Amino acid sequence: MTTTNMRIEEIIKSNVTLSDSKKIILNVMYTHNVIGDKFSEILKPHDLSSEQYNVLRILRGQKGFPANMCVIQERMIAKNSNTTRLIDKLLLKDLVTREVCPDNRRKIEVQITQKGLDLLKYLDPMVIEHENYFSSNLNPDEVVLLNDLLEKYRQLK
Amino acid sequence: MTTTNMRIEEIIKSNVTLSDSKKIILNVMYTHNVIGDKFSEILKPHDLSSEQYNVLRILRGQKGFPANMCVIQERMIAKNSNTTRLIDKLLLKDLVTREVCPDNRRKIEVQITQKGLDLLKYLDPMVIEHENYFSSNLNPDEVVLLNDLLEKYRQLK
DNA sequence: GTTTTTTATTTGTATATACAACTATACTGT
DNA sequence: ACAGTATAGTTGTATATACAAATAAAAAAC
Repeated sequence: MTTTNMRIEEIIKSNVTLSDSKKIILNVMYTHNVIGDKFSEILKPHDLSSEQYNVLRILRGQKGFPANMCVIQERMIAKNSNTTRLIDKLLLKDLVTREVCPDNRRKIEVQITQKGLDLLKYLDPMVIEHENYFSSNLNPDEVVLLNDLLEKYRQLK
Repeated sequence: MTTTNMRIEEIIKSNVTLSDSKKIILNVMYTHNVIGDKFSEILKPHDLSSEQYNVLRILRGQKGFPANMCVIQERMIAKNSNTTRLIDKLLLKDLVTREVCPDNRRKIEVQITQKGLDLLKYLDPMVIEHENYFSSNLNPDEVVLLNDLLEKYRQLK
């Protein structure tokens, strides 16, 4: 389990002073882990990984229309994960269906099942609570500011 | 490859407006990926993963003293990774040594080799450049502010 | 001094990530 | 129509992550 309520130097038990630039990187990495750990606790009782959850949410967003592999991949946060094998796992749990697209036999149409929709609906309040859990440490202006700073920070040159 | 220079809604191609709380989570996740992708480019020519690099840096920080598995694990960002198998990979490349601690035969003493130190020294300038690459998008005050906001954000209650 | 508990690490299994190679289908140009 | 190329997805291999079980040594309890 990750530790919080500490500055990043304490967390990695660094005995030297870190540059602010290095601290941002460590803080982003560490915050990512803290968020992920807490989110996994919600999903764990349902044998869902956060990546599997993410795919289900993308499929629900399709509002009844199927999504092919390309569409799923481009909407995922971690673009390089292996969508085929993620869908395999969801299929085994009857949370999605997979069919060859009749118009283009290269494409695969993936759809969320009623069972998948029910699971997401059950999880919704817990997911929203999770989203607000950490951001309630900040006031509304700071929440907006943090988003802006992260977006400005990661611009490529 | 991850995409940048976009707001998080564009990146995940969301057709609905996201709450600012949800946006922070997505922004942290996504920024984590962008940083990691760029860092992997530096390490890739040397067949090092970022986790392997992290272990080497911890060992260099020991300044000649060996570190046992517990110490390494508690200083890593991702605490739950499997240290034994990470060290296995570093051993194969002669970047570390591993010996049973004479005082306590349960413990394992891991040390960085000269080859490991040389590799880190070679990588140092590129690593510093990487750290400054993104933070140069912000002014010095914003850099400090982003660190403060991330640390405040992730406090547990 | 032997049993019990704790500590330190390893091993096993499942999933995820990263990347390259491969297969199959569709499209393009001639 | 056919060759070449592009697109969509799958498979293979290596590494990493997550977690539980196993092993072994040290410390504590009695």
